[in-house]
Amino acid sequence: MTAHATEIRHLSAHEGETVTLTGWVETTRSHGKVAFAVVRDGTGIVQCVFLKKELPESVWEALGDLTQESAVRVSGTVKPDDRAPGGYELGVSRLDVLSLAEDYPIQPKEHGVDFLLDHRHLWLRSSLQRASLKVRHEVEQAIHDFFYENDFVRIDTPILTGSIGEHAGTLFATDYFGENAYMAQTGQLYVETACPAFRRVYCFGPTFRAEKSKTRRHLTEFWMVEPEVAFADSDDNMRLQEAFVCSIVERALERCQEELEVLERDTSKLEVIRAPFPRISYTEAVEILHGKGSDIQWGEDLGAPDEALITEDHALPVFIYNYPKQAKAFYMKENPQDPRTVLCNDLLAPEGYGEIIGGSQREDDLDRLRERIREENLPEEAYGWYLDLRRYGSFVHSGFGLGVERTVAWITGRHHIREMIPFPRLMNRLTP
RNA sequence: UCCCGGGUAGCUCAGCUGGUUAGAGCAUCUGACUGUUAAUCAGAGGGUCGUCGGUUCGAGUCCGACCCCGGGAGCCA
Repeated sequence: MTAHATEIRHLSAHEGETVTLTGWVETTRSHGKVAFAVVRDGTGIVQCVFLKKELPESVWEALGDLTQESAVRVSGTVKPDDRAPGGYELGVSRLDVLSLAEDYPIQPKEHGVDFLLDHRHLWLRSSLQRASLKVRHEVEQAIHDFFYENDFVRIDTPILTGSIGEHAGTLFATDYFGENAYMAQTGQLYVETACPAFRRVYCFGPTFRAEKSKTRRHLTEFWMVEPEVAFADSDDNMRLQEAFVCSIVERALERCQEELEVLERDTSKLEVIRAPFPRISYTEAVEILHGKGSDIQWGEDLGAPDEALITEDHALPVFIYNYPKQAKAFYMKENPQDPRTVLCNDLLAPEGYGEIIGGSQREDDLDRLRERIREENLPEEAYGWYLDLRRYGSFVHSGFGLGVERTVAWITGRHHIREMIPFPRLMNRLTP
């Protein structure tokens, strides 16, 4: 019988046939005359069964020398077996060792985070990491599909910038032919300018924050998706956020059942995510917090413990809207009903995952915006092109930014966002 | 930057009020075993106890400084 080359995910179509697989050895267990090897090929894992009496001596010896993560080609008969993870196993008739691996540092047991991050390039192969990154991939695809289906045009914004985003203190600077360049903190200012060209636009890319944060919610390099919509006010903005977040969660539930199971995610917590989400004004939130014993003063931004107190009462993500002006960025539109506040919102994920979205209606009045830039002591000359947007046909517009890693952490139920990106950049980690 | 916790074998950790030669499990190597799921059993090798200094007859253990890591705060997505 000719061995047919295939992949593990397709094994069910080859029951009883002899097939050839290529992949990496996860574990081996030998019992003298029968031995097992679990092989991963990137599409799944399968247990391979080796019987000494049915194999040439050379194959049996090669098996004995097999090390964890060696690359192999195996041929054998596909048979269903309830004892095997995946439901199928391979009765091996042939084994080619393509590359014998050296002693593999990561064992199938507990390791410390620091050790694992030092070996991130190898850790990616582990099952929980594969599952998380697969969910990330699906979330990213869901993001693109949502905007594509809703007639948004993707605008790729620059990573190297001359002017600045929000706060100069948290920008990474680099040399640009003798001039200072900064790594983008946000694509928002650029994406706003594309609104008059395409009406609905978004950018999606890495952003950089030189914040000395050491928490499970922070990375110095993270991915953010930032839509911007012309003639949309703050309420329209929140409705868009709801629909967007729901579509992402729905997609993960639809396409990542297997991964969420590996991650032991309680998917009932995700199945209830439906619009509309609760909307609580900042002022209401402060009152609620006072009722819960917090001593927050009106005007202060909500801290992480405050956010946790608010979200503990809700199974859905919660909007907190219209924060005090002094707690928010210069480009947010003043609230005509209450000029102490601006038209903006955060979206807090349930189960303690915290802020996954920050959004606002943008200040479209040239003089007001100029005034705010001065109040914040920002260099007005750097914002010339941004101010032009208010000179040539200014318009009501709104947008938001969603943090991909935080969103994936929530969906997967994992506790640290450093595992939600293939190669996390942290305050003290630049390699691998 | 601030507040906690930690640094002992390749990995994960134990090591009491300071006391003889530094402990375990896993991994590695040798051997046994025909159904294992982190297989099991027997044996072997493997240590700059984060670094420097101090106290002491004697320091992994006590003191000081520094380095590194983790958790949290602030800031934010």
